[in-house]
Amino acid sequence: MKTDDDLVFRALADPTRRHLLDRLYERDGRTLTELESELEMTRFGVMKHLRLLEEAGLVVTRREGRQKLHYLNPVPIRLIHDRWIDKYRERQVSALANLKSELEETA
Amino acid sequence: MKTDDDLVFRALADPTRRHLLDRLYERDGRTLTELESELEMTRFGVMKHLRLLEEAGLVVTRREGRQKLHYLNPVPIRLIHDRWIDKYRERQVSALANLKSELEETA
DNA sequence: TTGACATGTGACTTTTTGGTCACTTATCAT
DNA sequence: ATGATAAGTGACCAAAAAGTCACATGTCAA
Repeated sequence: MKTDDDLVFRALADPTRRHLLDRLYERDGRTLTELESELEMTRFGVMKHLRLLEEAGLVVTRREGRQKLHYLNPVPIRLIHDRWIDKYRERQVSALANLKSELEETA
Repeated sequence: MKTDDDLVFRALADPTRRHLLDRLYERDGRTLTELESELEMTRFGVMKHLRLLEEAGLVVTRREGRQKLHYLNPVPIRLIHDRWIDKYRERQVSALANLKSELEETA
C-alpha cells in the first residue's frame, strides 16, 4: 500500500521537482509549457514530474481552456514539519534554523 | 554535485528511514541493535539507512564504548519548511494543517 | 586471552525511478 | 474546416536505490 505521506516524500526526493516547487513558490498559476521552457529536459519529463507533485497534493491544478495552470499547496510541507517538531520545541528549532541560514549567507 | 539539501530529501524519501526518525522522535539515544530489533530487515539494511540519515544531518551520533547512540536533529526539517512557507503565511498554513489532522483523527 | 557482543565494509542482485520517444487528444484562431 | 498550439498516454531504456551476505574490526567481561 502506498500511503499519503509516502507520495509527498517521494515527490520531494527529486531535484527537478523541488525546482518546480521553487518556481511556483515564486509565482504560481504557471503552465506546463512555461515551466518546461526553463528546464533542460523534454516536455514529457516535466509533465511526469508535475503529475507526481499533483498526486502528492503539493501542487493543485486548474484547467483554463487548452492550458493547465499549476499552483503550490504548502499544507503537506507543514505536515512534515509537525511530524517531527512539536510546538514546544518549535521556537528553539526555528531559531537554530535561522542562525544556520544567516551563517551561510555571509559565508 | 550532490547538494546538502539533496541528501536530506533523499534520506526522507524512504519509509523505513522515516520510521527510524519516528522512533528517535519518541525517544532518542538508541543503538543500532535496538532499532534493528523492531524492523523486518537485516541489521545491514538498517545500518545503511542510519548512515544515510546521519550523512543528511537528520541524525547525529555519539559513540559510547562498543555501541553508537543515535539522536534526532530536527533543524533540517525546519529548513524544508522555511523553503516554501514564508512567515507571513505560516499561521494560515499551520491552521489548515491542524484542521486536516483533526479531521483525519475523527474519520 | 578468549569468547561474545556491537558495529562496520565491499560486492552483489533486485526493484524502483528518471527520462525519452512515437503517437494521440483537445482547444483555439483564421 | 484546418493548421497551430497545449497537454496526455504507453512503451521503452538507463541509472539509481534498497536489501542481503560473507567477511572484518573494535570492545567488553570473565
